[in-house]
Amino acid sequence: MPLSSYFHLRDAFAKPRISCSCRFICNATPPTYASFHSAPFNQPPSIFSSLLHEFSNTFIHVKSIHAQIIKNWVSTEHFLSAKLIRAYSHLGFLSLARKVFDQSSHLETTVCNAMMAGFLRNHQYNEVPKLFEMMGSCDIEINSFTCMFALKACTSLLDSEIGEEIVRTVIERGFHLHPCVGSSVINFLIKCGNLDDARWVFDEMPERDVVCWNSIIGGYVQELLFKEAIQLFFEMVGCGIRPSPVTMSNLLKACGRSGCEKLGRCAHGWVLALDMGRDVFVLTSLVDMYSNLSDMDCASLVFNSMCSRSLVSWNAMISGYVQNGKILEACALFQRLVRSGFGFDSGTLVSLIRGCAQISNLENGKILHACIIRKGLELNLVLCTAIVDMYSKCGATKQATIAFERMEKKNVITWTAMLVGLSQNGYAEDALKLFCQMKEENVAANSVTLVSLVHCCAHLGSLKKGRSVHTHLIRHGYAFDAVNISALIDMYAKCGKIHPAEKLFNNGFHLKDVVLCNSMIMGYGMHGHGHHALNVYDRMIEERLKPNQTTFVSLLTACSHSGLVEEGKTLFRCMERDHNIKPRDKHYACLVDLLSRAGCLDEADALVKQMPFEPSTDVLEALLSGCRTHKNINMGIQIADRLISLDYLNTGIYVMLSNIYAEARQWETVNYVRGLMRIRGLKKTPAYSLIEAGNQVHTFFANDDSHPSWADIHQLLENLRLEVEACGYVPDTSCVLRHVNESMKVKLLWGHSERLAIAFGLLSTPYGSLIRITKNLRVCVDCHTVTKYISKIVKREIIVRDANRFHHFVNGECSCNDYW
DNA sequence: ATAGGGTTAG
Repeated sequence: MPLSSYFHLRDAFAKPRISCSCRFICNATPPTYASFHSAPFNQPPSIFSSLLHEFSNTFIHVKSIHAQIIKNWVSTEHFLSAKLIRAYSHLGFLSLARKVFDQSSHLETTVCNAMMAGFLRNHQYNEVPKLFEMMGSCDIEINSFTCMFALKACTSLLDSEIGEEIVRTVIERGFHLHPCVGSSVINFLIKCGNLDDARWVFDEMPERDVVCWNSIIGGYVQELLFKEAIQLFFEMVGCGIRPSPVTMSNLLKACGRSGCEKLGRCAHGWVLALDMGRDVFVLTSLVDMYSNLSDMDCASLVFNSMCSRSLVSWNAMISGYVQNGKILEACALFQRLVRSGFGFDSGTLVSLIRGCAQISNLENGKILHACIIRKGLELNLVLCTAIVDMYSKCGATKQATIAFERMEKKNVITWTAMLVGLSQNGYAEDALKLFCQMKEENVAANSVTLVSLVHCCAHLGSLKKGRSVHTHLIRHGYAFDAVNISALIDMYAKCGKIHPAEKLFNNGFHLKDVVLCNSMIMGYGMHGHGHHALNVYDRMIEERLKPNQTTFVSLLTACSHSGLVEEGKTLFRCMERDHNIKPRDKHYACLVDLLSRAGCLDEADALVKQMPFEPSTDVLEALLSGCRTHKNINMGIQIADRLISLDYLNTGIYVMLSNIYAEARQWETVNYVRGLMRIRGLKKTPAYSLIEAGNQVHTFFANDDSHPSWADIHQLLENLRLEVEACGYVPDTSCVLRHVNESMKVKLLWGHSERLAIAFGLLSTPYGSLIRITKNLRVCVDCHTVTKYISKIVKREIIVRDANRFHHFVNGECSCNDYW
């Protein structure tokens, strides 16, 4: 014990403070340090109480007072036990506090409360409910303090069962009317996601101080109900309550997240007026707010003017840069942080990982992953979820899966990250399987999970699963916002159901959301309803809804699928003139596609030549595809050459080029191109078709004999072939681009994946029902013709969605009369 | 005698 402490102690005895607790000492003979040590027996317990009050901040003092208490045989006094417990646990000596508690001969409310508070202070949350139950079974009275402490533990433990029981007791006995207990109840309810009841408690309270307001405002912020949070803030100020730094920090968060720029800047002024200009918490919230408002100049201004910063301040600034796509600035700041010797934590790493994900920098992402393993941070949920997300965004699905499987603990966000990763990397079926696994492990989905599932269903064309997700959304009361509705519109449209998509759109139009409109335009476009797509655009203009560049991509695609050449050209002209949107590469690609599909190859070629920037592979591919369709071999070869020089490893180009040569029957050149592909390690994307039957999605590749019902499928196709031939069908072998004899060509045609899927559909779905096929590439002319015949013979409606559009076959006719 | 609210990251 340092000497100075003795002096401190002696001074305290010499000049006792005039406080209630010291009055005993003042009235008694003035004690000295010596007298303290040789204190006589039979001191009144109140003296120890006062001593503990005065010297509870030094362990050695507490210990010697404790010794004196034992010597004086007064340890049975329960309020002394409580004081000792409190002193020991404040000093972090929980085991000593526990010892006092265990040795208390008479357990009573005060002692138990002190022990509970001790557990809380030392983060031993799971001890608290045990103690609470013990109090119940020993018939020890429970008061408002007991409830408050126990509730706080339940909030940390997310133990809703015991917590709710306590809340009931609190309300029965009216404890919640006290501001401290009330705000604890509010916090607990908010943590359980029960904002409505929290608000009820808040409204019940007769006396609400700033902390109560902070609790309820914080709840609204946490539930992302920013407008309501802001409104409550004004109500609070209206009640004459002065905002605390916590209030301002909540308000700033609400402004930043909801994009209320004006109010946010006002709030900055209030922070200064309220003299909080040096509060690290508040300033960090300001940095965060400006980052969320994408005003990085103001964010860095605040950050650089801070006279002291916490690690969270640094992290907020780094994450702000990442969020706003300024990865270089984020890295520079990280270096500054490391150089300043401040160190960094998992929060810093998360932002950096997110930065890598954003720019698909797998190399640095791996380094960060290694760093996490080396630092033993593998149990950090947020961090590992970010890693899974990073690998997915970099296209490294396998590594993402490994990282995901290695995680011991996972939550909804982890599962969702993996799900989104699979779905966006084209593993929609695996994503749906993962979702089943997630349900088995009783992890409840959130709306992000469900939206990503909707995308999977859309990708697979799985109407059944898509519908079940839709009903799930309705049944569990998820908010139908523009994001949800857009995803559902897209799903229904891709599953060939334009009417439900329309209904969703009409019900959601009041949201005035561009993305929502874009999905509908895209949906109409896919279905060949070009005029309907244009109508949506007209409605947008009427409602003064500003179209964005995606709107025009969707519109031009729609025109292209419906052959609306003039309309497409007009739209292209007006996008810059009327809406100040400069045509980007995508738009050129759409217009070139539109023109070249319509056979205006020269016009398309001229457009490519007068583009203000170098055409991308997308633009040239559109032109190339037109050359193939309209059999312009010379232009096709030229474009293909140019494409290969631009994108050496694009499989599609080689396939298209070899198809052009094949149609010109230049088999040697076909073989040459195929050889090139082989040398360059490129493989043709295998064609496959999907069909949903029962609760399963069945996949068929061309000439696929791996399906269990293969023999039946084969037999049915043979019968169908005889029937369609009897109806006058003649095979068009021009789309078999291999140099084999005619009968082999016919055989190959009957092995096309869509035919296998259709046959399986006929075998496995009830008579008269609709058959829905999804194909990854485009349907060939011959399959198109055959499907028309089949739809007539079997009297079944058949919808085939291919890479480009829908083909709706009814009674020998197709919605798109013209194949292309 | 004992009391409640806050900043970053998936």
